[in-house]
Amino acid sequence: MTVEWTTGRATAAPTGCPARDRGLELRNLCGSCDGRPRQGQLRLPRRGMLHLQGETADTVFLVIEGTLCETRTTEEGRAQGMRLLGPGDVTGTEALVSGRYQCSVEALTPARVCRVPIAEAEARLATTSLQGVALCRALAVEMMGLRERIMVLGPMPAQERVETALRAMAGDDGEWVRLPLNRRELGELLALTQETVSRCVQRLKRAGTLQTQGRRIRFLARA
Amino acid sequence: MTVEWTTGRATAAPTGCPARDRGLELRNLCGSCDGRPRQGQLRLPRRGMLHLQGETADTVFLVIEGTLCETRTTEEGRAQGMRLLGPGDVTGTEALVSGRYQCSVEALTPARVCRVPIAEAEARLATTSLQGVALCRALAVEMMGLRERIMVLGPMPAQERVETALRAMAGDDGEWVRLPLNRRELGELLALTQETVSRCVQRLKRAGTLQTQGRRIRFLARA
DNA sequence: CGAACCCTTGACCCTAATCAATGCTAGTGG
DNA sequence: CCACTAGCATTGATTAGGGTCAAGGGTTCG
Repeated sequence: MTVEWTTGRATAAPTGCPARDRGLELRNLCGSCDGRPRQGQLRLPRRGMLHLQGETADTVFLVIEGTLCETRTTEEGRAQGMRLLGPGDVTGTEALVSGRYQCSVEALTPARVCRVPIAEAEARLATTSLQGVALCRALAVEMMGLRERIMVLGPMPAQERVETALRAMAGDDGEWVRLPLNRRELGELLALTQETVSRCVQRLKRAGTLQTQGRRIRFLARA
Repeated sequence: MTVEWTTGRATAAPTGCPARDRGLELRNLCGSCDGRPRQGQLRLPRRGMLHLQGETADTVFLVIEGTLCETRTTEEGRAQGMRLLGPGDVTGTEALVSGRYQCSVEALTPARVCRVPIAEAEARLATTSLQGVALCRALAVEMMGLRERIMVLGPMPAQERVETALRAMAGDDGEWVRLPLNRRELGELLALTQETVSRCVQRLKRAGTLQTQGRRIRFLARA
């Protein structure tokens, strides 16, 4: 039952912009945008907030560069990570249907994001039917990602959650990669405490599947 | 932090078709469809499967009537419910980006569903830009629903999960409603065992917030 | 009337949360 | 350069929430 899903990404000719590579050109400027920072693009430092849960939702965002995390906080103040966002991902689509953002989005690494005011996006969708198709595709991909998260949070035990998450963030076997989040944040994403995350990581190390070096990790090819 | 989200539903003039009420007319026939069963519509009996996880994804579905459940099964055979579908909901959107369905969809009550072959949907999206906007809106709503599910599966303890789920399915306080699923299925949706679900329900009864009568339940207005 | 189911309840166990202490870096200012 | 601090990671002891296993009681339907 192991099935490879296609992601719908990188179907068009490469343009240097990961959103355009997915066919998304939600702004009139897109056609002439060469990927360098310019009007409408936003640079976020590490820890910078793209938007906050509950704020007026008037902008859709396209991630150009960096890693961000969608999180949502319960009334009791407990944070739950929704998913990680990377180049080409879309967020803030609540703006299409709701007046408020449902989650907060924080940059885990320095990031570059394209801001698309909702009015501009809707105008473009209304005139350029291909953009509608492209955005639907992108949203369908995001939904698949959310379903994956549900499969992690529902039936998966802690050890497996941690291994899955680390593998998703790591590079090829043997390659060192710096994690963009600490144990607590990893815990928020996986609905575990930082202590449990730490213990699971140690267990992977002891089992010889993983090496760590501060926030850098690498998986070892199984012998 | 209690915020009311609008659902994006029922924005257009009522037509008798919940999908069209959301602005979705993905087939050429839609304009003349009066909601009665006809070409393209599918009737499912209780327990009927709309599609299976892993099958070739070539159709998008619009729920017209009834309640269905998206579920996904792990390699070890454990089922995890994704979400409940009701009139106006869209499912099978993996067809837009992937060759295979990511989940199975089962009818919990007798249901009526509109089948939209992906080729037809794409042709329509490509020619009718307003349909792109409508489908994007619908997908954004579905994403919000999935995020809600993550908030249930992540930080919420069993008791609260069960109460939340039951309240979502129940009618107004004092009104009897027949649940479309049994304890085991409720457990699959909430990532709990049927025993735990049962215990939580009993606890609600003992607390006086709920009455049950076979599969019928009602919440009592708090005094 | 019997046979599937479904639901409930109890006893026990195990995973992960909680509470608490200790080390480890990395940055800051003297 | 060296304390000093603050955040982060690890580890241990204990607890509790929910899973598992098992039995019994209710419905519903042929």
